[in-house]
Amino acid sequence: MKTTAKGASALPLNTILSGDCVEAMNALPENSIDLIFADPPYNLQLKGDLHRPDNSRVDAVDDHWDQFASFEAYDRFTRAWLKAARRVLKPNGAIWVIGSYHNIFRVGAALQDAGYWILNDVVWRKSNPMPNFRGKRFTNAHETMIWASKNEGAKYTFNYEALKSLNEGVQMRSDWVLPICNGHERLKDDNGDKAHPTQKPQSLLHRVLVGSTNPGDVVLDPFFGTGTTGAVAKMLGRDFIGIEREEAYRKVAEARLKSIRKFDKETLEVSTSKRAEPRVPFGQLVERGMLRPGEELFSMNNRHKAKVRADGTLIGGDVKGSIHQVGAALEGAPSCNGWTYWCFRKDGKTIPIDVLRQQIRSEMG
Amino acid sequence: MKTTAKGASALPLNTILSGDCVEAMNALPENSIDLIFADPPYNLQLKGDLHRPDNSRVDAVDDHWDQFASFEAYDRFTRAWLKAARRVLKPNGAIWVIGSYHNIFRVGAALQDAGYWILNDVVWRKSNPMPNFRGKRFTNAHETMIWASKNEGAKYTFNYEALKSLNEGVQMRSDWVLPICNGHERLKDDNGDKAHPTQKPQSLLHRVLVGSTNPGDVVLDPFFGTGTTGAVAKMLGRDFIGIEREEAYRKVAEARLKSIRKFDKETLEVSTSKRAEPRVPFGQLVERGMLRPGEELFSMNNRHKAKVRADGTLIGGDVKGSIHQVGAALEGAPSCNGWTYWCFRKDGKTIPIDVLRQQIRSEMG
DNA sequence: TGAATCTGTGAATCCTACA
DNA sequence: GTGTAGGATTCACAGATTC
Repeated sequence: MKTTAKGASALPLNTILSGDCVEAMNALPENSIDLIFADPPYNLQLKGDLHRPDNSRVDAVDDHWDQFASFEAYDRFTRAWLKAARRVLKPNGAIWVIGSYHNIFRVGAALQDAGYWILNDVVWRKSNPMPNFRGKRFTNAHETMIWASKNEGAKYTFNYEALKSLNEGVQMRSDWVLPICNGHERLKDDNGDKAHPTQKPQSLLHRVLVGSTNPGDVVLDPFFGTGTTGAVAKMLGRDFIGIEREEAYRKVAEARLKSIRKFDKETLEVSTSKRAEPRVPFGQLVERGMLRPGEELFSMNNRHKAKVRADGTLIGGDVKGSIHQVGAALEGAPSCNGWTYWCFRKDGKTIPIDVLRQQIRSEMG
Repeated sequence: MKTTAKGASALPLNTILSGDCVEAMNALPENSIDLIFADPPYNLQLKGDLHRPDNSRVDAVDDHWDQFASFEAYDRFTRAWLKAARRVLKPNGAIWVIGSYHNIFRVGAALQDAGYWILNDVVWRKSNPMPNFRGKRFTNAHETMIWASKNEGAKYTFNYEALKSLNEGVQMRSDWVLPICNGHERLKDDNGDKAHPTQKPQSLLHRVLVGSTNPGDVVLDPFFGTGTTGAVAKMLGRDFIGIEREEAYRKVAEARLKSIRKFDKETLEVSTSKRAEPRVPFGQLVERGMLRPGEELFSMNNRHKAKVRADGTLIGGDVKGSIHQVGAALEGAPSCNGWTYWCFRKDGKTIPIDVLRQQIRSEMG
């Protein structure tokens, strides 16, 4: 075990501590940690089973460690670990906490109440989230991270240029598009099932650690799970301390960490991969007022016309549907690219709607 | 002024009320509003009408006195208006609140504490945010909205198909990419300066109102500002009630609303789901002679078959029951949509029975 | 061997009309 | 109110299988 040179208060670097995270943190020396990354239980309050349209059952997060009796109980838990975390943090240290709408508002308020100073909230936009199967809500396509310093005015670490390079030379924004953790990166248990229900992708931690720590910094994760924080910290030449109650997770994490080498090149590539050209739904032209509901569109060949509706569909004759569907129906064709088929009139001129799409794309950078 | 027909408790539809939003909401009848959209201030320097904290708090940590005082004052303000808002909301009504990391965590926790049930948090991802000039943090490129029903289990409005249409046929996600309000949409005062510091884009309200209200619904905005909510509500054929303290904003909003026209009815119709279509009992297909008793049906995957009985039930193997029950039993599935599961044969072709249901529905007009 | 197709799955507060 | 049963509902990938 590598430790610091402070004798009795030496840090148990690059190890996984067992037990309750509050007790474990209270056993660490104060003002000793550079960064905390915390992925606490979300307190999902799931009722019955959920099935996909193909009748397969969703493997939900129903683990005992995510069960709390009430919001009050969750708040007590949150305030306790945030207090212990703040004690061990160096004056210029910082914390990241990730959560969903079930818990993140309570966590954010508790952070502020405990004296932390929020620097940003950062949205992880999932490129491949699980859909909403029953069509009753929006696809839950993101999670929220809060980045906060120990105090207002603290000199926290922020590697602006490194993040800018990660983002192709443009300054990093508060919304990050990254895929969820699956494929070979997803750890499996002996039965071939997922080893942990909520394993985070390494790309997420890569960006967090590159952005808010320096090599040699000590990173603490009080909800270590299968050790993504430790794995990325090791790759990037940071020291880590993990705390995890469940022995099964600790064992998986230990094995994982043994196989990790510093500066794993593959991971760097994953975290910097580009995304494809953004899809622009026709509905955005309506929402943005570029086309008004009720406005008429004309086909390229000028043989057909259709009216725009408030939900971004068209109505032409007795056909309703997307710009593609209505175009295809009117032409009697199996398919139709509505973007190049339909035009609108402005100042006597006929302009393809694709021009508007280009405009939106250029704004999106 | 258009009002409802309830005499003394008539709603002041399509008007802007002046004064404090809590008092104004308390003067409205309870259970009368379909949707609330709120863009509360997140400036923590609240005015003198908010109480100072009790002395017992002050001795905690000197440096945090202001901070704690501000958060507490903001919480009192938030809980007061959320309570008044909840009283006027119909049992199946819903609320949207927008904010940034300065206030949204406190608002979210207060919503949950007040008994609202969070349905989604939605991220407005700004396509053209202001950059971070000092390079000390991430570009603050998003704001967060919380969508909540009045109670757990309430039957809130969600126009799933309309939103899906707006998004080019793919279900709408919890992250919305929309530009900030500028250009000619941005209202200016007499000096040519922006009339309101945080005017929201109409595109944002368009999506909110298309998604979570129906034509004729009453939308309340307790922090009306320059009236974006009212403007979009009017265009979309919804009624609105605005509340705004500042006379300058009210005047700008009044002028703005006068110039707005409602879209025509045809374009306000949105795509609806199958759930909204009339139910057709399978027995009708038998009664009408579209299927004969004794005729054989085949499962979609061609692995099972069943016989139609005179009472509109099926018998397949030793299983008797509805088209759904028999399908579920044969597949060993928890449930089955018999309409899309079973096919009949005609002239050598295999045709889903759902085609017959469509036929009946179209005859029903 | 490569292309096309099929199958599985991910932090989810996921139905509702009618008797 | 509660219980029963009809029947509506999915996107992006990765990996396996088939042609």
